[in-house]
Amino acid sequence: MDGAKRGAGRATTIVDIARAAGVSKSTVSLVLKESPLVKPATRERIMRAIDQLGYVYNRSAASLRTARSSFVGMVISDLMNPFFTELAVGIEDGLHNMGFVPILANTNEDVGRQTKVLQSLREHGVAGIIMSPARGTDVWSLAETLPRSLPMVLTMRRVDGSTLPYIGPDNRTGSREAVTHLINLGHRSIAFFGGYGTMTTQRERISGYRDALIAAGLPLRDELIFESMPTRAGGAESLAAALASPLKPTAAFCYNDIVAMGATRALGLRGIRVGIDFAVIGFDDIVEAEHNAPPLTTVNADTRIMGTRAARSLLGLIDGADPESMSYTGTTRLVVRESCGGHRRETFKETA
Amino acid sequence: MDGAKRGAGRATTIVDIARAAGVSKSTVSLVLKESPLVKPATRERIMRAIDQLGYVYNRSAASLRTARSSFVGMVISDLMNPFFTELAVGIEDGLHNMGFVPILANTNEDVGRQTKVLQSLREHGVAGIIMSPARGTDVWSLAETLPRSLPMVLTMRRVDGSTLPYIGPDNRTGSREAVTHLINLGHRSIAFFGGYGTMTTQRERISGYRDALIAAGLPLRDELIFESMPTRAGGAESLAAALASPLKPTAAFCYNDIVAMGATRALGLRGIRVGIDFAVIGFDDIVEAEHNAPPLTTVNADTRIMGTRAARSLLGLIDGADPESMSYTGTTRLVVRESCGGHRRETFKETA
DNA sequence: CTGAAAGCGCTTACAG
DNA sequence: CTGAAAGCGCTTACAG
Repeated sequence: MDGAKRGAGRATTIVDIARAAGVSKSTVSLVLKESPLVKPATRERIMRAIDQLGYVYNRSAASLRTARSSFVGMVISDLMNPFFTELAVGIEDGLHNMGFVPILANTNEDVGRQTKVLQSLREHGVAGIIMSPARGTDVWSLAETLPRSLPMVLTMRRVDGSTLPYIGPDNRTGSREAVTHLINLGHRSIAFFGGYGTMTTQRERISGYRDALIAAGLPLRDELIFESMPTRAGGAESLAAALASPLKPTAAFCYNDIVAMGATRALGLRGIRVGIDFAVIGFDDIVEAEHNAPPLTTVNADTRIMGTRAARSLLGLIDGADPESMSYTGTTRLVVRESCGGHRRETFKETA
Repeated sequence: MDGAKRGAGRATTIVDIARAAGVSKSTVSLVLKESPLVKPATRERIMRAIDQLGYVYNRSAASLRTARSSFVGMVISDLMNPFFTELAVGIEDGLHNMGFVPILANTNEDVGRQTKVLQSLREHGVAGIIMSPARGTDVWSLAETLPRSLPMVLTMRRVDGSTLPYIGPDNRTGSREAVTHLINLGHRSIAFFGGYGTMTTQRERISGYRDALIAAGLPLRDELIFESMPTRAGGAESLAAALASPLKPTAAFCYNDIVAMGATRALGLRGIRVGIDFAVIGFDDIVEAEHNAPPLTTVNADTRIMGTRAARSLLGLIDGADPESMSYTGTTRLVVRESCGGHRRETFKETA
């Protein structure tokens, strides 16, 4: 059902080249790992044989022997979401540079599939796993499918109660700054669009939203929070609900960019001018944000970099570093474009 | 530099569970592959031991022995492009369903990196490779890095002179239909935007463009072809050049959707109404196309399905099917939205 | 500086 | 129906 012969007829191995070079396979192995122990002359002879016979190193055999794997599982919750694509590109790049190769799994937000995938990854002997957990992942199921000994880091989404290292942006601060910007622009009734309270990320972003309101002495009203799927359709839905609301919000801070894009488009369809009649801000700064109509004001989270940071943390874990020290919270930056109305210069901030 | 111990202290193996169940490891191996040879009672005993000891199958060891791998290389030329993301999702899904796992490599259109990646994939013993070749890939470099015996299929982009199976959409027919639609709408000076003649895909799409013009008795003018990078920026650039052209095109058929989106936005920035003053059509029908402002008329190529077809073809190759029969040309469908002006019903077509 | 030997965790004939 | 033996392609002490 699965598989193919390595080469056509018997791939050439270390002993073939040993024979050709007139040495033992131990010596060949030594030159493969560039050991200084072997005399230059023999080294040359062996290298030549390798070229001539077209030898290709069998990393799996080596892994079996050393119990060291160069595979890393990269489990992405929704690869179709441009945000996660950017994350995946960052991870792939980081892993590649460190000599690891990623086995990709797209769980599509399905916890069942995630469980299967995690098991498969173990069977394939990955050295570790980087995962953006599917919605609904809980500590118990994680603990059940994974031994404590398998290095793993979580990205972009936390799992309540988990002590695994987490790599993600400073959601709370980023959100606070975005909402503060809206307040400074004169908005008093500001809605929050998208996501559900079951997502840790949404809760963090709402905390930031509240921080800003409180700091400005504005009331906190749960009726201004319009939950929906974190998609374009969700954004359109939240927008419709908000327009029907008695609180008459004049601006919305969105769970993420695609929600904001959905809202922005729904606004346009109703002839409401984005950035003039209604302000919207997103989160993530995916590449499309800048090409939205109108260009989206959003919180840049340096997603790609975050991906390579996640790769680095996993490597740290694999090398035995203390898990506590492998978490990383990325700095965030408000990128002001047109969807919020006020054309100000970018604001920078540093994280604690 | 790379790697970690499999488990913490000596992972449990087939012999551990053999000992626990009081049988030989051969018997354990038999139950693992669900052989009917072993008596239900012993089977039960063994299963229980597996559960209790928390045994996890070591697929790599099995691969070494059987010379059968469940890894497949998935080499993507530009994962940041939503089009290729959709393709990757389709491939991942197809592979997953067939019991294979994809090793992801994003070459970022870099032929040098592609060569390295291909070599690494060989060392990791993949059963085959699915690749969307980086721009500039030629048969020679391919032949040099890969033995004929390694199953491989090309997707979305051909490599001149290569006889490897190719899975992609019917570019020529899809393009012809799109341009015919423009002609039916009354356009007489129709430009082609984006891509370069060095890309086989662009050449195929231009052939379709020409087919339509010829069929309508319209002149073929090279000055109406505005090449540029296949990106949003490229689209904007082609648009600028077109507007400055003495041929005054009133419509453009674009190399792909992101080129069309770039053109569309550049048009908007100049106050030229898309779909009214100037018509544009894209190619691919990425998910964003429908959310563009205005929604993009484009050629749907069923990218995801194409990805799973590619997976299926590779599997065929691995199972020894005739390469000639493993190519697949996907059917194409014009999706009329607003960017082209004429709001007609969708047109369907079947491929030869 | 190089070789002989054992072993990583499986599978696969081959006996019984 | 089950066990003993050999072997997949490497690496790693251990001698010499």
